[in-house]
Amino acid sequence: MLAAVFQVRAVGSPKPALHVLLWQRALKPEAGKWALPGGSLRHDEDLTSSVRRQLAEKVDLREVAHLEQLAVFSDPSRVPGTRTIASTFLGLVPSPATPELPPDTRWHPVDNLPPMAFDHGPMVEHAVARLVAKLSYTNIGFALAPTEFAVSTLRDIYSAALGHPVDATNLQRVLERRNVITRTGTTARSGRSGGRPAALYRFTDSRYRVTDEFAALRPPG
Amino acid sequence: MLAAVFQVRAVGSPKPALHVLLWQRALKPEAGKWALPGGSLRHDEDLTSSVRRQLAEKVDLREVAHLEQLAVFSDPSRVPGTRTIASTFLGLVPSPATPELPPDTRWHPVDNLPPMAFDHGPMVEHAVARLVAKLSYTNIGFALAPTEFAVSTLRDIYSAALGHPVDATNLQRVLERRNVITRTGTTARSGRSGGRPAALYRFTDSRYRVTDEFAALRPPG
DNA sequence: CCAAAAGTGTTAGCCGTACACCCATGT
DNA sequence: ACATGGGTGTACGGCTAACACTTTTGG
Repeated sequence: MLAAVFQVRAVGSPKPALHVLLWQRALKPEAGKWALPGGSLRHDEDLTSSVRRQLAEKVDLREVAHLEQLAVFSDPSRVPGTRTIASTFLGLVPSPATPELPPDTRWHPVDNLPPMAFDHGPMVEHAVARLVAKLSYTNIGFALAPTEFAVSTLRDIYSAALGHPVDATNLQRVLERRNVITRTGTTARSGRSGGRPAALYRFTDSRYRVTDEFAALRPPG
Repeated sequence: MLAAVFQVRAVGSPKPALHVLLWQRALKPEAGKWALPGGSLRHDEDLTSSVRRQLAEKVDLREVAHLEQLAVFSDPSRVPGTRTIASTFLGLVPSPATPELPPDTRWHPVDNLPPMAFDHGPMVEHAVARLVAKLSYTNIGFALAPTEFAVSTLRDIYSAALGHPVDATNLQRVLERRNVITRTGTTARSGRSGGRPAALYRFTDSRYRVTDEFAALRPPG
């Protein structure tokens, strides 16, 4: 049971970036290396409940806005000692939140990961790939964004998560047409350096939803 | 460890349809109901090897052209008795193959499933959904089609798997532009009732490949 | 008045569907 | 010849990226 929990951090700073939550191992094997948070499954819980419970020790549970299954890693020699199977999860934390962290735990930018324990490096890559894909055809962005936001803020978040520049103009139109985001009617205040005040939006649903099911080969009609 | 193995059967008959491989339980609990093939993991194998081994008892291994992980089902009460976690897989068998089956095992059309044991019904639905999605943006069709085929044959296969009519003209163009299929240069013989002989194609790769990664929000350039 | 930030309008290209039309073969 | 199935060409609409232009604020 391992979770790759992501957050876009430093929104507003010159370069907001996608970060993943890691803790540093104190004991052998792989002492000093960084690992994904997780733990063992109990007899009376399913996988998702178990991950939620494990994560409660690292971040405030209410901050984890989305959690979904990824792949199972089952190579018999993936960790030394007793045979262990790891079921991995993708977790997302909205941007402005700053949960308290235990001393051995830190956010790390995904494009500059520290030495990783066992097979946790590939696990993070796999999770990022899934996140990038789902940003395109689902409303999963709600779990990375504040409840209310300007389009330019959302652009920063998408841009950091996707790893490439995003045009705010087009992002707004795409997400509005798909009914993923909705205007609240209110506007934000201008910054110190002036500029037109931004209209505020929120995600229409705060539940996971597939928005653009058919990329190709869609049914006739 | 459970596998949902699919094949498009009765190609050439009026209505080719997507079928899934099931076996009928002889013992309690759920005696008489139909279940997905599978078994338990050994200490020295990973999940994929284990599924391959289990399937070897049901179908000729060489016939399974594609195998991939799906979700894990972990509800503590999903089966009575000892707590069991099921990791599910998607398997595909090419169309013309007719593997020998044990007496308790049969192909069932997915749109008319028999009474299913435990939570195996939702598992099949989940697997079908994944198959449908991947037919659009990957070359996964290679695992359902013969090595050489006419476009109209491929249309029948896609149509059965997707569950809706597919235009042969457009299927050809889409898959050719993405370089998923290639002309062999040879042609099939005409049927008894005449008609122009069909050009034969094959899949360019017989390994799984993502062909249309970005449905939307693609990087600039 | 000017700079900065947000929002709008317009264009252009790609992609996939729909459909009409042409081609090759058997009876 | 004609029916049958295969293949090509074209038009249309939807979608998104790119970018110039207008609007609204603070200094």
